[in-house]
Amino acid sequence: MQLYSTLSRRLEELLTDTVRMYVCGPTVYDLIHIGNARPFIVFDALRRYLESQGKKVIHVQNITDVDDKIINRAREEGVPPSQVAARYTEEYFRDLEGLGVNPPTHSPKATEYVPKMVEFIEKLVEKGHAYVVEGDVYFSVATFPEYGKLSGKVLEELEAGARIAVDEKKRDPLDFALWKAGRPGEPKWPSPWGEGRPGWHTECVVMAMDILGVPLDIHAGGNDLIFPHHENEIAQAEAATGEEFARIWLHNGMLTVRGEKMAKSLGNFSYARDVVAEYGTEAVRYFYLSRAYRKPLDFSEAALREAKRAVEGVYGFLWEAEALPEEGEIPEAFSLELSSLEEKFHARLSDDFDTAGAIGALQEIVGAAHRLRQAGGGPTGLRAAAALLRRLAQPLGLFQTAPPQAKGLAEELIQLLVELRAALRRERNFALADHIRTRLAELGVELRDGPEGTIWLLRGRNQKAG
RNA sequence: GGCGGCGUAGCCAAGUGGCAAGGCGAGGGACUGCAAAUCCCUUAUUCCCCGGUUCGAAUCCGGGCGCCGCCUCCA
Repeated sequence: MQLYSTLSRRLEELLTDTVRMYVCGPTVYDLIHIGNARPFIVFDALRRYLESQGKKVIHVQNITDVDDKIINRAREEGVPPSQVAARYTEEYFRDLEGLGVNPPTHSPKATEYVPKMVEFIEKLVEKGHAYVVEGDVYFSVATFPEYGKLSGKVLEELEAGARIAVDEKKRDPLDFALWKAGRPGEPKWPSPWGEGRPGWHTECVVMAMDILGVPLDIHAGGNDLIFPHHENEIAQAEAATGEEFARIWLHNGMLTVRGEKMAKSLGNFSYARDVVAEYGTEAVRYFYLSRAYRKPLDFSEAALREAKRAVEGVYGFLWEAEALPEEGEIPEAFSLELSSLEEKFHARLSDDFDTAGAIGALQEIVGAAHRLRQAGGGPTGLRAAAALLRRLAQPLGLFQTAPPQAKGLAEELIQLLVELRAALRRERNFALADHIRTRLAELGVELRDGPEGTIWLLRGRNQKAG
């Protein structure tokens, strides 16, 4: 398995049997939008794929539950910040479930790590990498010569940029806060520098090192976090330990809307749960996984509708094939074709987790199976194709839904209508026969007439989340 | 301005040195009572443009053009 690392700017082999992976999680001040969901979906799929390949993955994804935005939201609502954080933490897990994302192995909260963050900051102060000013603690970028190695930025040019707000407490405009002195009405914790709260960037480092140890095998997040967030993480972590912080840095591309990044501040966003409710979990996953994770991806209704149709097409094959009896042999040539497609699927994923190429291979399985049937191939071959497709797609969280079943009376009534329609067709009463077909379709029962008679499938309703 | 990335058919999108995956859509044909589903054919002699390297380039190199992200909180 090779993955493109932002740090080395090339493909890196993932060597270890146990993969310790850290993914930047949400700040819980509001519901996540569909763009926020991209890393959650993609890196969860990566995790599951690695697991399916026999690796053990420890997936840590933090929850930032102390932050300016949470405090602001709490102020607006007139409730304590902890209440805002608790509420949106719960909603975050609910959204993950709706997106078909497995919960991470560990979901540490920043507020549970404050004492360890204090310890960590003390170490940086002792080593001369951080300094204290009026209860604030800042990291001194000048003491870390490799600063900029992740983002490719050069210190002098950054300083020349001068877009950074001038804070006269800092020795250098690029220095960043490790600890912020407490202000009235804000959450605070005790520290050697007085009461306060941890600054940005520190929680990820402390939680990752505490749970996973260094170096991490994988550190992942959106590419908008490369600078300054991940750059600052590297600076702190490596200044404190003197060791490499993470081997492979993965960054997903942004979700855009008409070419512009989806962002709360731009107002061009949709809540993840609303999109899931409209198009279904699998259409959303298919939409994301149909595009290389590092590239930008444009969100639109048309794109989601297309994904949904593509998913329905695959299920149309799966559900029909699985209803067939075991009968006949799998033709040798077909068996070979399936093997080669399976190989292609793995080859694509092994090359920087090319889910789009891998999905192409899955679609080719469907096409190959249809051609087999057209050529009069036995049901066993079709069932084998369906089984392979399901097995391969499992780590991607796609195509695992069982055919919806009509139970008991409903099943018998559908069967009765199908028989009734067959009789009407024999009598050439097509008007009434077609009426039955149309009405059943409206109820989600799709009829497929074939040489051996009519089969029916239940459609649609199960493809929504929940 | 600096750093990073992108530009492949009507649309979406893989592929990154050896005949251009896949999906959606469109047109024609087969099947059907008509449809749906499915199959076959057609929809990129060509991969933003211009040069170069090579027996051979969408893929490598040089130079343009266009778009986006980061440089401030941001998945």
